[in-house]
Amino acid sequence: MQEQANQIIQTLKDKGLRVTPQRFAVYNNLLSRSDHPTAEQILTDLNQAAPISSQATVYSALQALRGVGLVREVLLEEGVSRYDAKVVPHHHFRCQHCGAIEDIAWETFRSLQLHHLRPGLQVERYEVTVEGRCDRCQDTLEPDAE
Amino acid sequence: MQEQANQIIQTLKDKGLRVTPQRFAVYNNLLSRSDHPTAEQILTDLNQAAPISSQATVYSALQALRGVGLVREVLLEEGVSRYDAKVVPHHHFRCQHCGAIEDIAWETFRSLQLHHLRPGLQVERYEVTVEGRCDRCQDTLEPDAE
DNA sequence: CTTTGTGCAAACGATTTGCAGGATG
DNA sequence: CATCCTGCAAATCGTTTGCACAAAG
Repeated sequence: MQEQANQIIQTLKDKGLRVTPQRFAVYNNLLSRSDHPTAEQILTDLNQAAPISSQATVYSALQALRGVGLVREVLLEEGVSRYDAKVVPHHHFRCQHCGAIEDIAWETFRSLQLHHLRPGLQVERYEVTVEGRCDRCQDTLEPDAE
Repeated sequence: MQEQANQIIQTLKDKGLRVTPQRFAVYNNLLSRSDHPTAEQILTDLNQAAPISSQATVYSALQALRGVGLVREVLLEEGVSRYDAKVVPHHHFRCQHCGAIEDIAWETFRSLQLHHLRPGLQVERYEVTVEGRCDRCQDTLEPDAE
């Protein structure tokens, strides 16, 4: 509600971003979903009821948000970038059959033996990507989408 | 040498692929390097001395090789697909500064607690992506490329 | 008011596709 | 000699850019 809206506006201001209806809408949309949408999916969603934004603006908003660390890009399949407003470290699961993506809590893979890496590599971040089939696609006989 | 060439030809035949000079060249090129080149890099490399292949053919060869499991696609950055003829499971390190990619041996991260995943997810494969700085870029003051 | 964002359409870069001729098994 | 591949150019698709106008601080 109103409360949450103000919260978002404040966050944007704190990051030094100008608050525009489009930027607000993009960020708000990303915060409200956890399916890691593509730029196009966000655009469609925003303009569902009434035209809110153009695609160029969605892309520019995403870049701005990415620039200040409020949004992350997620690369899990060919050809498209997906976006995520959950910026705390976490892993991803991707269903090879339906393409659905879901988060895996960071604690799930505690204790990665990073010190077994060859010396010389300075680690900044890491992430595990798991692929397989989600519940919904479990008994489907059809082959994987890719 | 000749020995190795025959080996490659045999592998392609075994997988049911027709052996063409272009396909051979693409696969041979991928086998000879470990830097996970893009399609364009492969094309450039092949045609360096004399024209061997066109880009459409490189893409089609990559798809054919991917289809029979001899080559894997690696997604580590926006906008481009990279390819890898090392099909045994392994992880990747990517330097955020120079973009270099190198393999991390599978055994490096033994014991991922996959059973801590939520029930319902059927795991097919997984992979760790590590990002940071490689030795060469260690003392560079310049900011990361991305 | 000065700066930055928006929208449109054109521009781009990576990958795909249609098709005619050529090579493979 | 039937099938599949190659090369070329045109087509696609996601994303970016240039620019005139509008909105934010």
